[in-house]
Amino acid sequence: MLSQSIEDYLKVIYDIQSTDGKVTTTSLAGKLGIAPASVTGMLKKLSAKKLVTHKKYQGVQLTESGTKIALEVIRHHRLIELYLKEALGVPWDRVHEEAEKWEHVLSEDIEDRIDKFLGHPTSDPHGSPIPSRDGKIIERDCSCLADIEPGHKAVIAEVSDHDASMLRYLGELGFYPETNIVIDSVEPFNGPMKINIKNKIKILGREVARYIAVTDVKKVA
Amino acid sequence: MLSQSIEDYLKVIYDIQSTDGKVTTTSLAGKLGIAPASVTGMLKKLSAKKLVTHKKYQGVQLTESGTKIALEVIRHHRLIELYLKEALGVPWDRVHEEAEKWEHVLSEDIEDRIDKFLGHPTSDPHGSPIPSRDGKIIERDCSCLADIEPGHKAVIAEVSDHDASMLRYLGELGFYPETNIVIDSVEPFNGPMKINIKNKIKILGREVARYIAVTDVKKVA
DNA sequence: AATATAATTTAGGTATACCTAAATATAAAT
DNA sequence: ATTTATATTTAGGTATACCTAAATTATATT
Ligand SMILES: [Mn+2]
Ligand SMILES: [Mn+2]
Ligand SMILES: [Mn+2]
Ligand SMILES: [Mn+2]
Repeated sequence: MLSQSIEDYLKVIYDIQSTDGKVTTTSLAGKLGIAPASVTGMLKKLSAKKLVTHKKYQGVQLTESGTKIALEVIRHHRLIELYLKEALGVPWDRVHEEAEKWEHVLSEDIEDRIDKFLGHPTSDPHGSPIPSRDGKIIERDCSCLADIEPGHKAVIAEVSDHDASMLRYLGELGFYPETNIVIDSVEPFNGPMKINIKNKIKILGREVARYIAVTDVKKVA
Repeated sequence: MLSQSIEDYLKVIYDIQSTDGKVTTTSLAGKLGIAPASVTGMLKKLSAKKLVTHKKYQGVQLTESGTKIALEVIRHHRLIELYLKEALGVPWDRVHEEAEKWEHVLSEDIEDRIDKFLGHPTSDPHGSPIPSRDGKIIERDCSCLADIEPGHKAVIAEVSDHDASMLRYLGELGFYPETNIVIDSVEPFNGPMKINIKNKIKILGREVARYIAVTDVKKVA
């Protein structure tokens, strides 16, 4: 059995790897909220367990078995988030924090029961894909909402789940995954965007728009 | 926040206190599956935190705040056991093991949601009482099934939850909490009992009967 | 190419929670 | 009342996972 810490490291390494590409000691330290020196120590351990390959001063990469475990933890996390929302009505801004703890104590048996209860879902409440039992994950290629130009429509794909208060804010505005939107206008100098959701215009700061990913971007007819 | 270890100690201390009365270093070590020397170390820590009172060589007792926390952990444990059974169909011989891990990661918010979902239940799948949110617990006074004499009827109150294979066995025979039984005969020399459950005679070894508690013992008319 | 800056690692240290072996206190037996 | 057996504690040690401060390496700047 792997420790909770190791599981969290693998999960975060996977996350950084699939967004930024390169996983550095500092980026890990930042996301995990611990000192870089501590990360170095843990990377040695992960390397000894053949979960990552680590060239000194050159960052880490998950091995095949490291990736497998990372995806298992991510599957746990996302299934739990969706389960908490669907079965117990936990609002979407609170499920992440709970899942962060539960992911480490979920047995395979309960995982399967939750998966079945939910009808084998493919994405969590924030739109992130849920890896399958055998470790397959569908990584859509998304664009950042902040970069979409006026006169385009799109579909919200994912919303970052790390800031609960931002999620509450976005929820009130209606920025849920799978929602259709049209970018009406974009102010210059990193200014706000006017976005049409269900025929209502919402104003969204560009900073916040950085945390929203969209797909199916098309010019409006 | 208290560690998982501390929570488990308090829970087990409560358990021994309410069955055997006196809580010794060795009894704790036995139930927790660790060395007595390790228990001594932890008891010092618990004592420093004012969760127990500890006179050297004389065992421990929970303080008021220690009792409160023990009951909180027990509430978590038992609510989770019942929830897993009711919401996810986990069989009663497997819920204990899961609850042993989940009890430490359950937030008060989710606890309340589960409690509400279950309709504010008062006992878990093995018949143990669930403490209320404010730390009240109804300890019925039960008799041990092994000690009931022939010609008496009784109601099954609790079944020990620690041995999964025994639970499976007892489940097949129909020994669930709240089941009415009649003791038909009892063989001497610690021999087996003939027990009538729903008009069928079941034969139960006396050793196993030690793990079943009953209430409402009355002479059959 | 030399130097300054930033990232990373090493060294040494802390807290938690366990362990075994040895010492000591309590309880039981003679 | 001694002796013996058992329970408990002390002493010393391990593994995990973090920390800060200092040293080292890599990268960027001039
Ligand atoms: Mn999440
Ligand atoms: Mn986590
Ligand atoms: Mn239990
Ligand atoms: Mn536990």
